[in-house]
Amino acid sequence: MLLEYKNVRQRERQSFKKDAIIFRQGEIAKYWYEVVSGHARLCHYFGDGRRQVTHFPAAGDVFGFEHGLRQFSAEALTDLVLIRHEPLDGLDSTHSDEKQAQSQAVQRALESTERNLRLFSQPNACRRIGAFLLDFGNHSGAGDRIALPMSRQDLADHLGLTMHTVSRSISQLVKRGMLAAESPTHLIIADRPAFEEFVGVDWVEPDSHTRTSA
Amino acid sequence: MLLEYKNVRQRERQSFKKDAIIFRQGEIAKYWYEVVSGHARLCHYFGDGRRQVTHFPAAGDVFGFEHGLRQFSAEALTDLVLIRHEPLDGLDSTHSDEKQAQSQAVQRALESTERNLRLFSQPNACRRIGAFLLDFGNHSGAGDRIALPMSRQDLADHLGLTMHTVSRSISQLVKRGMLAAESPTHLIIADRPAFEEFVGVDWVEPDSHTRTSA
DNA sequence: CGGGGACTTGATGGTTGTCAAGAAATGTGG
DNA sequence: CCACATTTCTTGACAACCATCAAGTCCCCG
Repeated sequence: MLLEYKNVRQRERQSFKKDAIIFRQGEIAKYWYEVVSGHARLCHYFGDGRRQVTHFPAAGDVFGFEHGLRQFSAEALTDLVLIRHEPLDGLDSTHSDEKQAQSQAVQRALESTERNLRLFSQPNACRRIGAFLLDFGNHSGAGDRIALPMSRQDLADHLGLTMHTVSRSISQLVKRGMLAAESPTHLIIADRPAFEEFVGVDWVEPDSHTRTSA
Repeated sequence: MLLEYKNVRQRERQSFKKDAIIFRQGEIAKYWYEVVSGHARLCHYFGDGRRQVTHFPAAGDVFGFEHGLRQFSAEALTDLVLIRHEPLDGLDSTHSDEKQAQSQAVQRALESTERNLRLFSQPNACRRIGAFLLDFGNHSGAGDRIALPMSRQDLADHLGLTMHTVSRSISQLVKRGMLAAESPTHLIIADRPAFEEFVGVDWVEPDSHTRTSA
């Protein structure tokens, strides 16, 4: 059937090994991506060697909507499975359901980026890292256990800090009893109320429309 | 004609006086907006009184795409004219051109937010403010003259700094000869090459697809 | 067991926030 | 149009925070 053939052409499943490059900053943008499993890392590289990690997309997240040239590189933080989507830009009315899906995907990406921005209103490193960890933990949905697939340097480049400050801040959160460190890559929220109080719960109502609370 | 009637219903021009509220954080989101003239200010308010200014939309910019509750307030920074759009979410194929326009608008909003995020990779206050001023100046297209409709506090809440640091940093940029201060609200780029060098030109290729360079 | 990378921690200096005061700009009423 | 009040902006002094430099520890992997 013709429709199915077209669908196959438009959505392709792809696998990447840890540290593989999905696309590079500066390339011509051809597709957008949806994470099936694993974690990716989106980085903007500056001329002077600095790097801004803009996002750590996880299962369900989408990225790569720019027109023209890629503004950032996408890299596999862990082994990774993606669905690659062809953008649907035309005015014709074919695949209107796919277009609908794409439009909603861009919107989700926008909301996610805006949440990211809010991290930077945290007045100091501890709160900023705390806010990130809380959000990341909630997003990965493993209760009070937070598995960090990224390095301290990745965190630093995401939060506008140094590796050292990230490390020190996590240590301090542990010392203050809000977190417990199972290993460098596995943290546990030891006192959730205090932790949430510390970073300042401020959501108007977090994603009430996307969350299908059982 | 029915179609025209519907179009009238879907796009409405609205005017706001300086400091008027367009919508408030926490309200149910009904429309998205496009700036015709003037400047708006988008702020997320935190429970503890902090405020994050996420964007200063100018003519041509779009905002307010969230589903569910407003995650931020929109305020008129100056006298302001907007076009209010009704979101088109359905799967039916009516108004497919409008849907197309909306989809592209969300995408522009996303790219703009991502550019914003990159300001925070600037390692110090001077560069961060410099990068903002350069971008804001380019965007308003008045050559080397930068008119700032927002207060120092607005800038501070946008850049994650204090009013004092913003003021000091601008003074320093003036002292170093990159900027000249005509008045607190009107700056002039006195040495553009040095200024661009200072903030670090890093774009892969800034908006080549949206810019119709004469 | 030994090597290398990632992470943590200490010491120090630079940058920014805080507190405070003064200067400039804006608005108001006479 | 000027005098005055109010707000905004600027600047100084000091303390807190973070980046830098450096060393040491842990962990992974050969």
